[in-house]
Amino acid sequence: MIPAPLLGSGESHNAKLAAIFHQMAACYRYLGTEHRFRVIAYDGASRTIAALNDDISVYATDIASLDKLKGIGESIAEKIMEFLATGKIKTFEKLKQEVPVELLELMDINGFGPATTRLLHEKLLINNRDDLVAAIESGKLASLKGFGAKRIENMKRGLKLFKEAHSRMLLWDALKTGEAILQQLLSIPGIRKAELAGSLRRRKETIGDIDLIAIADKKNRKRIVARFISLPLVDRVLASGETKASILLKDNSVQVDLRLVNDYEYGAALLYFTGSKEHNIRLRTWAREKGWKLNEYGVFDAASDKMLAGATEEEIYKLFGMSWIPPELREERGEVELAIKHELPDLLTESVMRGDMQMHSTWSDGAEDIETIARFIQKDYPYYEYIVMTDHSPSERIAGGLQVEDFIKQFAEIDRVNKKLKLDFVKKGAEVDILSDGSLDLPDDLLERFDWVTASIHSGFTKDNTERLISACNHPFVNCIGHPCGRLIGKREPYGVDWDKLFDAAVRTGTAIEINAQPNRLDLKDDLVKAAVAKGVMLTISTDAHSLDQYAFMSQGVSVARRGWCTHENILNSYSWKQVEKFRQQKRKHRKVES
DNA sequence: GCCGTTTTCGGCCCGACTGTTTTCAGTCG
Repeated sequence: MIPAPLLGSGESHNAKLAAIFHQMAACYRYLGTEHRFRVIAYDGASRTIAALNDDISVYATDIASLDKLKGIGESIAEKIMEFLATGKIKTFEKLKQEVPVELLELMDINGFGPATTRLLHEKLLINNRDDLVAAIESGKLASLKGFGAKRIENMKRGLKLFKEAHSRMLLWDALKTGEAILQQLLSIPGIRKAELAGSLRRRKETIGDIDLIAIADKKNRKRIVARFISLPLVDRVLASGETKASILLKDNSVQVDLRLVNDYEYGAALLYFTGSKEHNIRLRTWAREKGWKLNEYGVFDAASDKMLAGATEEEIYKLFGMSWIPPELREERGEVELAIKHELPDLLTESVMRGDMQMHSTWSDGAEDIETIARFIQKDYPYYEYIVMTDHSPSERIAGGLQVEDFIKQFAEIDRVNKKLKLDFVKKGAEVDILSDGSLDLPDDLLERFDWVTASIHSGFTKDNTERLISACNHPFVNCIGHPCGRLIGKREPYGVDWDKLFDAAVRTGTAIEINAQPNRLDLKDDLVKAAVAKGVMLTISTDAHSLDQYAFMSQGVSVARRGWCTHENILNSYSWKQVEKFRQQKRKHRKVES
């Protein structure tokens, strides 16, 4: 389970405020359908604030500037100002009097909506999860109208699964699971085509459930669904109909949704189930304005119900006068506007990558020696022209950090391997620690000799580390900032960083910023990548591999870059080493002129 | 409560499945 954001020093009000608005939406959801548009509004405001990179107080100079933010109007702007001034929102305090707040979490349990939750409260005086469990145990629930045996059984299961239902998988794990299920689905006779949809197709950093879309003739569907829900990996069947089935997996209680469609509606279904929800709503609204209707079966003329498109996503976007939008961009972050103008970025692809900028060998905490790594990569990644060996510096004692003399020895080993390979393939690098005062833990005369120096923070995770990172940027021999936000997804929140300041410093000093592709890091994260690209920051993608199987992480590093709107031009290691060298020399020259 | 290249008022995405009903409300994605 991924914990709620911790508010460390130097961290923003955003997380707190987003949580409050999310709770307010839940309150209004509980209070009844007459508030349904308020629910949408507060949920929207919550999402907007959670996605901001800067603290909300930056925007909160006055109501009018807050009003410019998407989904924030006069009323919510006032509440933001009130929160910043007093630490409270009166309307929320009042709502908490009206709504049994402990009950709100019940609505997060599968099968519990507002109506059920409210009924339980009013008829059985249930105030929290414990009360509900007691009511079920004592048989009180069965006395209520509308609560049959099946429904109560489902409620019990939902309660049991509550914790797991809240967990999200890392993208890497979800991709593996998803591809395995996809293969099993494709082996069922009658499936003519199938692919993964949902947030997995959009390559979000964490995945809640797995969506599959498949083409199958109507006459085969009953049999296919029956086969699908009885696959060995199925723990429980949540739903199964003519066109749709939902299962829970044995291994990890992950939900998998399958949708069977006709070939002429495949594109519409894929579009719909790929999402995001916000992107879909945007497209549907667009269709509506044109007098059309978009659903998972196609685009239809609203008046005549005549089908206008649906077989492929391409024809639907084309009908809308838009370029086809890559799934990674479908987050309603301006992609629709650019698609209308046919100005979408030409996104980076893995095949243009020319090297990997961070990895570890047996010299520090990696599993293989340098020659083994080099030969493996030349075989499995033939399009790479270089790799940068970046073992740890002395401060990382646990990770077997190298002393100065060790690095000198390693230089000789790299020379030996390159000579054997008859190619200057392995570059001499290091992952240097940024100490708490912003200095580095290796001397300048050694740093100067590396081909590439990545500087990272490995301590002091609760502080604001902006100044520390900027002083690393200011160092003439630092080429890159490694895993810049320092988070471990689901385990450790990012430390505080003023991203505007850091990105400015990176551009000013000619320092690159890393996208670390380790599955639980994905750091820099996608929305910050987008912000960095907008500022003209040069980025790198690194696997930070510690064993041979981890070099494959590059693909999801590329996914993060794509979600951050990167083209080939934004990623330094999609260029030849000559260009990397040029980038590096520019910084040194620039520093010399300055000093 | 938000929003606007038809609108400052009157809209706000849309359909499948379940459980329990005898025609549908609730929930989900």
